[in-house]
Amino acid sequence: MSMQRCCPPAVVDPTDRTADSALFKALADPHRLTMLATMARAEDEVCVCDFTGALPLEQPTVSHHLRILREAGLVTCERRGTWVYYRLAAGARERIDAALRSLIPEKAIA
Amino acid sequence: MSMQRCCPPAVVDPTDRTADSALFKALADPHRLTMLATMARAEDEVCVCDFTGALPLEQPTVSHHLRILREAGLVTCERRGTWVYYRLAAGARERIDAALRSLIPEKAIA
DNA sequence: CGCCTGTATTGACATTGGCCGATATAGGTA
DNA sequence: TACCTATATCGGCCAATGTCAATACAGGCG
Repeated sequence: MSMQRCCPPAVVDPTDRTADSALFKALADPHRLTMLATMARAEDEVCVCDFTGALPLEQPTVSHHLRILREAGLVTCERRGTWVYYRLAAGARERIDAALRSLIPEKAIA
Repeated sequence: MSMQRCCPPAVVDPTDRTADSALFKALADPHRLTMLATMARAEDEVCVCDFTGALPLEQPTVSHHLRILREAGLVTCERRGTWVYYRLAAGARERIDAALRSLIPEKAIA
């Protein structure tokens, strides 16, 4: 006899997930997560100098990670005098949350 | 006069975020997101052959991505005969959600 | 203006990661 | 046993990423 078919053929989700994967990619580094967690907990904005002081990274590397977070739209920055201050972008959390819900929808109560 | 200090020195969050960044790293690829989304929407498990059939990837590459999801603890697999079936791991969504909440806690109503 | 400090950018390097072809393994059929 | 199919692993290639030293840029101070 022929072998049984493997399965009721499942439909592979056709949604393009490129944008969401880019968002998660920005979160895929421990130092960037530390920066985000710091901003999320700060009363207000966080000065770049705080990161360069506290992280085991050279200043250009800190700047590099901040740029990635900026380009992902997760943080915004403002220069005041010599210093640059970063803060969580409005709706950053919601944006990640939306990507997650779109990926794995919450089920109706099981 | 000396320049004003940049800021009330912010406290950089000391939590180790390595584990969470590894979780997000597993999500940082569009094909892996497609696989997860498919499993999340499938009635039941999904056969590997469905992915190799529908994705623009060779079979070894599909296997590679599934391994990454497996090692991240996001999916589990079971072999039945010739075929291997993957499904979302129990609590996968909750684990991602917990990482997100730990990263950016929901604020009390602003 | 020149000097100093904080941040961003550039360029190089090592590591990681996605991808494939070739091969190995698992399990069914004969 | 031998053979066939589905999946996993191996090895190599190339692109992307994290890191740093060197340099550029911006702004305050004298």
